[in-house]
Order: sequence, then structure tokens, then C-alpha cells
Amino acid sequence: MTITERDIMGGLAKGLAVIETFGADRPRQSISEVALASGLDRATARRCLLTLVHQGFAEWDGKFFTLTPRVLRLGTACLASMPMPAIVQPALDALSDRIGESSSVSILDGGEIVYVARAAQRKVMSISLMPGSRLPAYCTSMGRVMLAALPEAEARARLGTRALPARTPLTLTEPGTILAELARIRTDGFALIDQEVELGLRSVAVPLVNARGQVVAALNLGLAAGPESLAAMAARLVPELRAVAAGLRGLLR
Amino acid sequence: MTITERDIMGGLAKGLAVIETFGADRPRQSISEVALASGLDRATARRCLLTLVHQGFAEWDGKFFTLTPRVLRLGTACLASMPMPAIVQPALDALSDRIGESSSVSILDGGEIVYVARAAQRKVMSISLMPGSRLPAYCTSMGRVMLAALPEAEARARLGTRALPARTPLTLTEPGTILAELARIRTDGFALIDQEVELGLRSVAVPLVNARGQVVAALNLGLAAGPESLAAMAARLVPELRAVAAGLRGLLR
DNA sequence: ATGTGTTTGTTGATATATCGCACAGGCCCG
DNA sequence: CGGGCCTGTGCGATATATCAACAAACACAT
Repeated sequence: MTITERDIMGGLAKGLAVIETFGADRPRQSISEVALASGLDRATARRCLLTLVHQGFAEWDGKFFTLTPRVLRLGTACLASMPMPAIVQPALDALSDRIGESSSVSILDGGEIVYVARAAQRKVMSISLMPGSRLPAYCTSMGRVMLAALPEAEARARLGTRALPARTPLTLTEPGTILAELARIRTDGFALIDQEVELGLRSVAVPLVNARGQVVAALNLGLAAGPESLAAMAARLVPELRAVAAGLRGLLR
Repeated sequence: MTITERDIMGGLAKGLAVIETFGADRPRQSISEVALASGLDRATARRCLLTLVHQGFAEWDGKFFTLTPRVLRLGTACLASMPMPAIVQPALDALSDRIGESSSVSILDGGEIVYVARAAQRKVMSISLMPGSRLPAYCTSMGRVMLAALPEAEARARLGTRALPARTPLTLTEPGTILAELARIRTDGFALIDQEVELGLRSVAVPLVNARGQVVAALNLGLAAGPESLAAMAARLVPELRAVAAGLRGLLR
């Protein structure tokens, strides 16, 4: 069965769009502001807002509308029971399909990353990764993104003081060098790895943040090393990763 | 201006009701189940659901519907837009560190409390709480503090007239008993709960007031039940809570 | 103050979309 | 086969969207 034009309720779609116009940057809006932000007619926006007030999803002081905590209840009960893998998997699959490369989400556990979800395209790595797999944080893009989000002292502690194993000739092994790279990652907002885990493998990662803005996981794309420059690779893939990360913003705990 | 009958959009109200039928206990529903749970006609429920799918708020495998994480964003923006979390978090962290126990701030929504911010120390509860989590007001310390701040009739209305579920053998279930406890809370200025929400868990809460003196939230400390008497616990923790509440006085809206 | 131009909230009229009902077809199971 | 349960779909009555018009509030220069 496919969804036809007549199966769509305009009123509901418009109302949801109205709710979505409320954001951190615009918690209080007048009718006209909502109409402008949603593209609806003022009269329609007004009816949507008054309906939300009547149903207890919004409040109105006669001029400005504010969402109530009741909006939070929409769907939260259902999704609270859903673990992180279930939440990120759809986005991961879509990203992986669009780019045609493998994509993963992992969390940091001590000095290691733990794969939480993965959408694999083709095998470029000799080792097979799956949820639960672990890799060292210091030489992976996701690991570095999450280390960069820690306080400097904490990152230093997790890296240790001595040289780390060189998994390939390109692996950064000196804690000092890696800390410098973490500083770059903090300002750029992404990590890029060139064949440090395994020869022939590159990867790019960005952080995933929860509702409080804390980095709780990382999202990456892994690809075979090719003729493309690292800068071009970053320019091509980082926006894609950021778009997915923005869509997941606040959805993880 | 008052809201008249013609200002209400039935379609939007019905669609929101459809979303609310999805809960932790029923994350996957068919058209008929939703129709039954919402009281809507099957054809209407179907149109609502297909609209939600079309807008990306739900998924459909041809038989069952599931909400997508996008629904969470509806409320997340609202939560983020509330300055309250950002304002209380530092104080919460400091308090939690000093006492060595978990501390939270919540607001009242109907008969439930909604966690707005939380500083967790160690896990003493079986359920994990995070911003957006909900618990019933009648059996929680923060809930009772906020119920006590309401006019008597309003509190009575939110409690209902029948016995409430006993989450543990210690839970107060009779509305009359709880109303008496609310009276005590009004005179004492704090609420104390002994294993009413979960065995082994105690908590103390005080109200947080805005610049106009209205109670807008509650602050609590939760700890594992130990040999310490309830009175000693109150004497030790209530001054700490009051100090934090005084520091936040008038900062919330 | 006064006037002017702009923006905002509100209200009607009418074309359009949606609701709720009834019915048809599919699926499962005894 | 027949009964129960489900989903999908026309159809008339009803509700809603859209657009325009209007009054009130506002900004601001006169």
C-alpha cells in the first residue's frame, strides 16, 4: 500500500510544523512569527496555536505562545524504552546508502571505543566490525572525537604517558602528538584518520550530543584510501555527518 | 480573547491524541489498535497515521506503525528552550558533589513530575532518570512539594478521588492521606519520602520559587535507605536544599 | 499631538478538504 | 465454508483552509 494524496491530513501536518517552529532560539512566539516561520497563513497558524492551547500543549498570555512540558510526553514514553542502537540505526542506514560507504556509531569506554551500531557497505577492513566490537580510542576517528570532548586532563589520563602501539607506519603514537590533534579536533568539530588503524583505511567522525549538549557517542564514515585528498574528503563527508548528527541531536542520553 | 469552538482544529487534536496512544507498553500498533486506544474512527486514525508517516514522525511496515525519533525533537526543542536546565544545572552539580548523592529538579505537568535537570552520583534506582523522564507526583518528594503549593481544590483534583497505585508497600495511596501530608508539607516547607516510589530509596525535596514567589519547580536529593532516622536525614539535608533554593530564588520564571 | 505607513490579530465568505459511516475485499482459523 | 477481524475506499454532511478585508496597535517623522 502506498500513501496517496488524499490520505494526508493537512491540519495535522501543519500543526506539527507549528510545534517545530518553537526551538531553543525562539521559545516564545506570536501568531505572526509562527506564521512566518512555518509558511502558513496567519489565520491558519492562529487556529493551530489555539488548538494546541486548548489541548494543553501550549500556553498563551494573549500575545505570545509557549510550549508546555506536555509536548515532551509525545512519543517519549515509546522511545525511552528504545536503546541507542535502535535510535541511530535508521539514520545510519540512510547515511551509508547515500554515501555508499560504511558508517558506524560508537561510545567511549575507558581508552576504547565500543561499536553500538553499524551499517556496512563493503568490506574494506580486514577485521570485521559489529556492535560490541572494540578498538583503541587513540587511533580511531570516533575515539579521537570523544577523547577531544573530555577535559584535557582526563584525555591525557586515558592516553597514558608512554608511546602507544603503532598499528601501521602512519599511526600517531606519542601522547603529546595526539593531544595536539585533539585540540585541532575541538576547534574543527571533526576527526580525520588516514590509515592509522589499518593500511588502506581512512575515516571521518563527528560527535553526537545529548539534550544537555554532552558528547555521548560518535558517528563515522569509513572508506578505502584513494586518490582523493584528505581535505577534499573532509569537505565532501563532514557536512553529511553533521547533518545526521544534527538530526540525532538530543535524542540520545 | 477567549478560545471559541470554531478556533479549534479537530484534525490536529486528533493527530496529537494518536501520537499519545504510543507508549512504552505499546510501541508498535496497528490501525485498529490506535483507533480503539484513541477513540477515533478507524478511517480517521488511518489518515492520522499515514500523515505522520508522510511527515517522518512514524514508520510503517504495512501492518504496524512505530514512532520515529523525530517525534522526540518536538519536545526536545521545548526542553532546550527552557532556560531552567541551564540555570539550575551548576547548582545541582555542586550540591550533588557536596552531599555525594543524586540531585534533581523537576516541574509539575498534570499529575506527573517531569525531570528538567539531574546530577546523578551513583545508581540507587532501578529506573534510569534523565531530563524528560516522568514519575507520578503523588508518590515523589518533588511531586508532593509542588502539589502542596497548589490550591487545595486543585491538588485534590489532580490526585483524583480513588486510591492510587501502590508502587511499594510503603506508598501512600489514599487521596485523603496524601492531602493531609500536603498540609504538613505546607507548614514544614519540605517533603520527605521513604521508599514510596521504590524500595530502598528515600528522598527529600523543597520548592523552587520564581521572582513572583510562585512555586515553579522542585529540587530534591535522593539517597539509599540506611540506618539514619528520617528526622536526622531531614535535619542534615533540608538546610542544604534550602540554601540552594535560596540561591536560585527568582532566577526561574 | 497628528498623520502616515506598517504590522498584527481577528473575522467572514467560499472553495476545498476532512469526518464518520457504510460497505467491500482480504486474511486467519476452526 | 462461514465467522470474526482487519484494512482500504466511496460518499454526503460537516469542518477547515484560504484569501481578503478590517480594526487596532505601533513606529516614527512631521
